[in-house]
Amino acid sequence: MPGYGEPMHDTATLNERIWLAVAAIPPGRVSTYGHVAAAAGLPRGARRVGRALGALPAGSAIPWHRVINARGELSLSGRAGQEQRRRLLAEDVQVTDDGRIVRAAWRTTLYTFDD
DNA sequence: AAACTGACTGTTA
DNA sequence: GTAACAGCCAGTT
Repeated sequence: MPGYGEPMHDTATLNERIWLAVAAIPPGRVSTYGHVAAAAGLPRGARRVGRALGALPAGSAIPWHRVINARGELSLSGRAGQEQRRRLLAEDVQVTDDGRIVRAAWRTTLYTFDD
């Protein structure tokens, strides 16, 4: 427990809030780093979302693959990016070879937390 | 302590 | 469509 005078929002706690927001993204939909950040109460925390996801323990049930950047592309590259693409395809989210959500599908798969 | 580094984003040209 | 750049924010050198 944080001692007297400790900030009640340490990094670990913020990471958990971010993870919870990510967990709220329904299967077959995707959201962006920015939207997740806002949902977690961090209006300008997009970069922090990326770091929080990178800090996920291996084998976590958090659907990290549903978080992509504001341009509708996967921000992960290399093997990690391929794995993300694989997982998205597995839930019928259309992703091109170069890691972009198919434009027509992007419209319907984006999850903004408003709905 | 300063510099560097990204799983970021919006603006401008 | 691209590219550059400025903000952004915290972990790592």
